[in-house]
Amino acid sequence: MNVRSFKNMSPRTPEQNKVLRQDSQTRIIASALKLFAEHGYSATSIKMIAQEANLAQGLLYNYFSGKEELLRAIFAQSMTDVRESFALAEGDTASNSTVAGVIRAALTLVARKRDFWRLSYGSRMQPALLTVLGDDLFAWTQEIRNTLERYFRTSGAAQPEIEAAILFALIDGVAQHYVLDPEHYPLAEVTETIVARYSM
Amino acid sequence: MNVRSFKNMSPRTPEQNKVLRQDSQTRIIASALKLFAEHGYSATSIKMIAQEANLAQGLLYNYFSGKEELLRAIFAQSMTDVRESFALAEGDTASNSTVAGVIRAALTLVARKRDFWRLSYGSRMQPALLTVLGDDLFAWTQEIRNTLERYFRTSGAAQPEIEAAILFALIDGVAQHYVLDPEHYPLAEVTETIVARYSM
Amino acid sequence: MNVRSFKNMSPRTPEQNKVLRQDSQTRIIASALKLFAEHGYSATSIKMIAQEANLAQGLLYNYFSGKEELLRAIFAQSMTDVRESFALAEGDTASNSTVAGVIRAALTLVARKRDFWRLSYGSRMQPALLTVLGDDLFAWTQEIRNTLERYFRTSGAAQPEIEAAILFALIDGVAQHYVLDPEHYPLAEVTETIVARYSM
Amino acid sequence: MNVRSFKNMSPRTPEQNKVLRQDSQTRIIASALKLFAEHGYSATSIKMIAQEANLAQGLLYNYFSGKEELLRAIFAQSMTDVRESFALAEGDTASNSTVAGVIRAALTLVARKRDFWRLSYGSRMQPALLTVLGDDLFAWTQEIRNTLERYFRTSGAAQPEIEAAILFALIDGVAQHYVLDPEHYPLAEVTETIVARYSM
DNA sequence: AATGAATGAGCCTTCATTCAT
DNA sequence: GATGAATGAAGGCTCATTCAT
Repeated sequence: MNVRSFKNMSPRTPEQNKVLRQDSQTRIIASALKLFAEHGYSATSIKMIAQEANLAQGLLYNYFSGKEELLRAIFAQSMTDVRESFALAEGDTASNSTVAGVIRAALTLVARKRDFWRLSYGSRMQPALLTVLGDDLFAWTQEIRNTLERYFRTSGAAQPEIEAAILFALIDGVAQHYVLDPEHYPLAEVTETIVARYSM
Repeated sequence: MNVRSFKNMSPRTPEQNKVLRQDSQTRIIASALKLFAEHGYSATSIKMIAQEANLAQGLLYNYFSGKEELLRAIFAQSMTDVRESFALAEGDTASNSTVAGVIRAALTLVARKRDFWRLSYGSRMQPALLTVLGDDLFAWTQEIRNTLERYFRTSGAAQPEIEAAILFALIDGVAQHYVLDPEHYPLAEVTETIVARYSM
Repeated sequence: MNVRSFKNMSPRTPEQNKVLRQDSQTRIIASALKLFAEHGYSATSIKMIAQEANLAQGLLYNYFSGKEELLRAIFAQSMTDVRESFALAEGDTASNSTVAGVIRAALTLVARKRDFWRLSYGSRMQPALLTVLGDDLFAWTQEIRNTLERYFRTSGAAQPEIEAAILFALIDGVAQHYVLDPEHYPLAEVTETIVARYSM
Repeated sequence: MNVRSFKNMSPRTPEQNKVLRQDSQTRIIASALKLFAEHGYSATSIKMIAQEANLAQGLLYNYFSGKEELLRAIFAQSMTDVRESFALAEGDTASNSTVAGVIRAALTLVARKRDFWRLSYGSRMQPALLTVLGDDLFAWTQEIRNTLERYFRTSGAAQPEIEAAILFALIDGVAQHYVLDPEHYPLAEVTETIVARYSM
């Protein structure tokens, strides 16, 4: 018996309502992420999202104040997901807590969350969207850069800041190229070659 | 209207017209590029472009069949510019025809044509725009990749394809990070560090 | 918003929606037919139709994919109406199934659906509209011509095709002259005189 | 040596200027009539007319105050032509000054001036155009009706007004059907059959 | 919680007309 | 007399959002 079967049973208990809300909200976010990644934010209409999520257009506004907040919600959730996955990967083994580990973790994540990265890379150059997203995205980027810098600093690199910038650019570049054409990109080889180079 | 105007009521000469047309077209393209880069393609209205270019909305359609063709024109022109600049840079000195030369040329160009790169990077993940642009953008990317691969092949690298992918990703990543925040990005140091690494 | 509205916040029933839709669609078609007949298709703007129908411009597109489809819908509906009325008139009495009956039926119908005939006669010479309407209008005309021809053939006329062409032209001509100035045209006398002539 | 060869010889004599004007004006009217008939008045743009007439858009406004006056000019000229042709046909032989003669003359004229009749029939139901054309078209129609009525009155018909209405409708109907599909319409047979009927 | 009809601002585009030369 | 670049007012249409139920 799935969640939707509550639908026509009323009055509902508060718990059922909570489950319903949860379900609808999840479906909306998932549908929106998929369509945003597929067609781009501005080319995706609320109508399309509602259809994909199998609910009425108006209902969307019960959960999100508008299209923009929906975008924010997607980023908030996805960024949390990514952070968690990262933390997990880092904690995996002690040996992973190295530059090589970071590279592997990052590129593995990209492959696992293509849609989000597509959306993210597609939003990054659009001031209108950056405004909507506020400083979150920028702060996140900074956070990553800082983490990398710390790695290089502790490992005694000569120019930790520059090294961090370079590695960040490299990971970001690979991620984007992969996301642009996942079927043909030699992600594994590229990852291992980079890892090897940074393990010397 | 003064007396002289009765004297020569002949139509503008073809040269005069050409100048007028050239001027309008240039202003339109320049304004559009600026605004597309600043706000993104879809967030930029024809009205905004016309205002920025200081001419009537309708005039735009004397020069371009629509917003999409305007985008295509911008890409066509900018891509030509970039190719020319590249060729020039390569021909500069014999010693430049190396991987190091390519890196320097590419990153110098990015700094000189920020707006275009911003637009380009902003368009790359948007299927709607890719459709508009056709295969040009993809073909161009492929061309760059091939050039890099050739360099590595002639220099006897073990995995020329993978090496090319990595260097391309690195350049692309640096370019994007620079374009995202040109004021603060340490482009010179990053470029030189990369060049040094690839000159060994 | 009164207290009762809290009591039953369930969505409209499908029946309620159907009524709403029916009403809007009917109002749109009626308004469009009226204005198309009054000002012509191309001189009638969507805005005018929406105002006449007392609803928002955008709503029109919930029912018709555009102005052209609206025109098609009007023709489809009106042609169906006319066909039905004709069938009814023909079935009226056995004696009606004669040329005289057809003439009377046709001219009566014109008087009852002036607006549609005005629109129809106004569209007939406009290639742009003919394209929109497709072959429907042409097919319909042919159908009428054939019906008339059959009458003459069964009644043993010497040149059934020519006779049909003549009678068709006559009816069409009278219909148009009537529609052009309904207040002053002596439709009844003209009809009866024609009928008398064809009853000999 | 044709008219256009004056073009680059300046200064021009007043006579040459007059010829030039005449030529341009004629070309404009001819082109406009052709295009109006082919695509309809509103679907024909000034640009199209100028191109067809092989002159600059702006020049058109040296001859006609606008699109509407151009339409008026076409009607004025064509109506004059038709009236003259009619007068000529009537004067042809004494025996032609009968109902039969009128029928033949009218239908012959239609075949000779298809474009104009197409435009005329296409304008008749469009109030916007009728307004532009003023009362001319209506007056003309009335004139024809009166002429026919006079014929029937002098020939001692019982209901001259009704008879005139019927014959007018018939001619008009045939003319329209012919104009709608000139290639296939059996104009000759139809004309002769009608003439025969009215010669009894 | 849910529905979907309705709204209206804003977009891209067309085109009659004007204007400087 | 002639040119064609430039103008700007509409027009058709889309779509995020609201509202009654």
